[in-house]
Amino acid sequence: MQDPIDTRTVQRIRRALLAWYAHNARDLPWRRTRDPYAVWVAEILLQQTRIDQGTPYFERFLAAFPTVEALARAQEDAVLKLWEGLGYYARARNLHRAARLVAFERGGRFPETAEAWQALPGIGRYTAGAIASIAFNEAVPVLDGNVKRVLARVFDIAAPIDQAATESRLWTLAGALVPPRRPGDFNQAMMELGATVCTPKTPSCAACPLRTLCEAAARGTQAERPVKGKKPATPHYEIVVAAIEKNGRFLLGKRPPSGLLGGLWEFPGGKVQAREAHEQALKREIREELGVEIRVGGLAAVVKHAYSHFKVTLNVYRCTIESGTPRPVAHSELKWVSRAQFGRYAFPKANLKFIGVL
DNA sequence: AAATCGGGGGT
DNA sequence: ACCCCAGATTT
Repeated sequence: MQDPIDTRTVQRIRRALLAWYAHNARDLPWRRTRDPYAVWVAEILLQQTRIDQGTPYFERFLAAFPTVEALARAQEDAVLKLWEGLGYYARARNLHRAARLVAFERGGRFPETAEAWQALPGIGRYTAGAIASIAFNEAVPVLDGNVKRVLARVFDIAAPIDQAATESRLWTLAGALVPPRRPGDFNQAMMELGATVCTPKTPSCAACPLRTLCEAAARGTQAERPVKGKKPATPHYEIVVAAIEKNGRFLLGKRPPSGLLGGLWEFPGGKVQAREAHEQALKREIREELGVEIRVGGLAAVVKHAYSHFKVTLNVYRCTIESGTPRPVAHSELKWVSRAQFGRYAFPKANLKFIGVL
């Protein structure tokens, strides 16, 4: 079964952590409110995202869409434009979908329990627990990367934390620790500790409020915790991209509504196959994707970019159409756009890297 | 359980 | 070059 935690240890952890948090909590914008909508936006936007990277997006997002109704009324293109450069764009699409659900089918009433929050798209167990504990004072746990690391060290857990059985055990531990009184502060304190003290490398154990009851620190195993499984090597792809120009406009395609970079606008192109020349690859891709024949001109840019599970090199060529009228085959929509209008479209980061030289 | 889904910063 | 980040969803 689960390790029974002795209630005295639970009390000590709660007290030490809450006292530490009272003096060490960073002043973050979403901590100045308990508006469920603001907390919700922050939690979605911070999934797999560092505070420093997400904070400016939070400010811009709330300025543009101050309420769930405002977000619900927005066009998806406008939402994606605000998410541009942040990655994991399904977060933005799901947030927008969920906002419309709340505004239009729930009469603007937010869920009030973690279980009800988790029924919304894009909200899993972590996010539901975070919103419910912070904005509704429900005594439910959170388990993010920070909390996993803290628990793996405090309880010196040697099992790989990415295994389902270990994760389940960690949820149980986290649940046993959340206090009934200030669950939101406690959950944020756990994450804050992981982010600022109990860091992945060279943790600041000397400054840790849990130092005296940390089993890893006692055994000197903190550098070996948490244990994680190895990740597969990421492949690399050679990509050819067509900057097709006509009368001062470029041909852009809107990517399909789901999947990689779903809903974003891009310059068309595709993978170079084995033993295939760039020019042939580009002509073939554009024939397949747009149904037109092109003339391939000079190389405009070479850009390297890393995604979550593969890497690419983009070779961008200036092109013109030789015959045919472009039709959206691989895209949901095509559009001729002038340089001056590029700013209106949400592009993948890899496209932003070369867009300036066109 | 494994794969998919971005991008940036630290080491 | 590899790891990690206030994870969720699909296969």
